[in-house]
Amino acid sequence: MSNPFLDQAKLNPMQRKAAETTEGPLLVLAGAGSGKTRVLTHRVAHLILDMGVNPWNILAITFTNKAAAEMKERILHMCGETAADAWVSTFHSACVRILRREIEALDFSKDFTIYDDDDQGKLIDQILKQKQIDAKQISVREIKSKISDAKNRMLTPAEYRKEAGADFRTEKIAEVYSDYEKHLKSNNALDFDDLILKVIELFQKFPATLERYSKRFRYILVDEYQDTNHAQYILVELLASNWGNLCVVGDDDQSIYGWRGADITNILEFERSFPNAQVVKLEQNYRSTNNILNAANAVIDHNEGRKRKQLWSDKGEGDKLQVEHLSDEKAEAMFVQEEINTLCRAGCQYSDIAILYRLNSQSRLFEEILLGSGIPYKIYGGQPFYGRKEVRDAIAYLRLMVNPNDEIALRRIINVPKRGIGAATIDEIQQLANAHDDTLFGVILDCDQYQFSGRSAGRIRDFAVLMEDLISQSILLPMDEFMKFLLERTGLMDEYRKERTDEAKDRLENQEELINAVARYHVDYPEAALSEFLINIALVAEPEERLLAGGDTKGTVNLMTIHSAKGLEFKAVFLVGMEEGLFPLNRSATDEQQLEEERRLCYVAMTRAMEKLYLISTSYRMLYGETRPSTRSRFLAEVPCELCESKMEQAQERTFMSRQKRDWEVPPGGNANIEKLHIKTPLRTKYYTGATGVDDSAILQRKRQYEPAMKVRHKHFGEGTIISVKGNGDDMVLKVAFPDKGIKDLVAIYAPLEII
DNA sequence: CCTCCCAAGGTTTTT
DNA sequence: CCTTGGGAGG
Repeated sequence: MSNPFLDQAKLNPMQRKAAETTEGPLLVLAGAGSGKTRVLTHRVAHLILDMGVNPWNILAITFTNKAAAEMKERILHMCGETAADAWVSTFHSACVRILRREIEALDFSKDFTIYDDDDQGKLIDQILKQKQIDAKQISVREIKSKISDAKNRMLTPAEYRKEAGADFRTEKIAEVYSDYEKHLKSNNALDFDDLILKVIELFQKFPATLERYSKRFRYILVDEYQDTNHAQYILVELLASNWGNLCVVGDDDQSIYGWRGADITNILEFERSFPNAQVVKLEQNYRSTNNILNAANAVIDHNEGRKRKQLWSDKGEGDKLQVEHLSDEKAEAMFVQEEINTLCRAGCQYSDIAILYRLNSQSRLFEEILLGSGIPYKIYGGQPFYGRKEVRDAIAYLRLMVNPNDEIALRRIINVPKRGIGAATIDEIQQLANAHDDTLFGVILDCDQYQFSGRSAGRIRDFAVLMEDLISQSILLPMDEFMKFLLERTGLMDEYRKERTDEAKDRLENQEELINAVARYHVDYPEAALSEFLINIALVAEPEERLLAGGDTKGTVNLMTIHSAKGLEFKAVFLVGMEEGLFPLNRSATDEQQLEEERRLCYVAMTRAMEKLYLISTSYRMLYGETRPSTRSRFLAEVPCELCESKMEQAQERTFMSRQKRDWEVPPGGNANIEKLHIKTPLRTKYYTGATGVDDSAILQRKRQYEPAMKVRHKHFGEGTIISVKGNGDDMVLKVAFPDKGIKDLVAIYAPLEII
């Protein structure tokens, strides 16, 4: 048993104050790496062990499942099993927990479905078609974000419309919003925003319910408070309305989700919203050396609206930041690769290293180069497991079993796998449903009562039989067996079995993994119904096993966007693509607010580093398949020269370009902007030509080796034989024959080819 | 109804 | 560069 008093001795005075100020509103401004999680867990332990608070009266809210799981585990470890009664969960799962108990008061059924981003898009698409609005005029994407905006600001469709005034587009969006809400209701579905909103609505309409919950939660903690949106703020305010013991922890400088509705004013104006609030600043950083901290501080200092903090550390100055400027993104990747080798020769583990970038698309080249050099790596992000098509299709069937009103699920699978029920047939069903005031699913199940045109009658009938079969088995079988039965009976698996490509194999494996996930869930929660499994996966996006496997990064370099790096730390960080237009990103650099968010992003990235921080930019960058000259990021200019290594060094050395020909003209004497910057801050510019031999990437060597009759493997087309090689250098074009895909012309430098 | 081809467009993503 | 969606043709 660990002794909490001993543990508490390890807290610094400010941390201790944050942990022990239990009464009244408290704002803890926790700088990057200041031991925030320690404070949160010790605070809970202090409540339970020192003050004798019943864990049942404690609510701790985080944003991610991972954070919630970690906190829960630490609390259990410190306080023992009794602490299991405390609610430690994400905003969304706390709300679902409440809604599963209370939502019938709002006229939804308990078996409601949660619509994720994809479902929302499908629903909006459907509405646009019904309303004959051209999706080109107003994109689904835009509408989705506008609706979410409106919801976060707690505007009903009617209120949103009023706000729209005479603006035609906004008016249209308001109309779609209104329909969208109607559809959610009739589908018995809630989107993510609704999970929060419906709880607020419940509390506002039924004061007795609010009283039950607000009396229960005597002590409330909210983590990552800078990421809360307006609705979440209101929810917290309601929950804390009885006792007022609300502790929020966050860092306004790390607010990077504004574009998702996070409202930074929540944290900036906490003291105004909760007048007698106390404030504790945690400014001692336990992560980074002072050179890194001072550089990060200097950058973030350029932002206007913020709570001043000055992070410091007792780790000494440490190494200077390494600022590198290279010719292009390929040189950048190769530089990073070499530097990783150097670091590792000096005793660094691969897992101590991270490559951070602004856009996911930047990962591709690093992947290629690292693959060629044999450095193990892991790329974070990408499609989450439950977001994969083959998994979602299977889940849609499950959803339909639980909630027959889920029209999005029905439309998704009615013709998957292909069974000859196309748009025209669905229209016909829709007409009948409208005429008889029934749902689509209702009409299908009662298909014998209706007249269908031509061939569709038989097909609908077959589908109805399939559905009835599934429904009865869903009741009879345990859920894991049902999952297996479903995948077989529907033909979802056969679809991929008969297609013998690598991709189909992957998809089959994912379907098998889904069966495993259901089985594991069934073992863990033998009493749980299918509906609970569905809620669970809607809120987690990744099965537990996969989360763990993903979390085990021993021995791999970590590649991820800066956004996904928040909350993590690495001994060495490569912050790449430090160029205007990329970071800060073009579309974000337009207004001051967005620029400040980009700068916070830069701050987050820099403060991930413990010992070594590389800031890397290039002269030319290919983005979206187009190579363009680039200029160094303004953020680089905000880093004081004396903290950087290369800035102090000699003037640039001019070398030849790494590529001979391009589709744009280099102005005589080079790019004016680059020259200007070079004069201001002399830089060492490195060029990689691939001609220097052994150390260079295998990719470049391979490029030269293509010859006719050679066997190659293509990422998508599989194995093939080179028929001819034309041109050289960047212009080299290969004609390759693939046994089942035919003859392809491939540009050698781009094609994902491997010589075999 | 399905499949193939071409044009357009393309942040960041805890839930 | 890649993915995606809409339109034409089978």
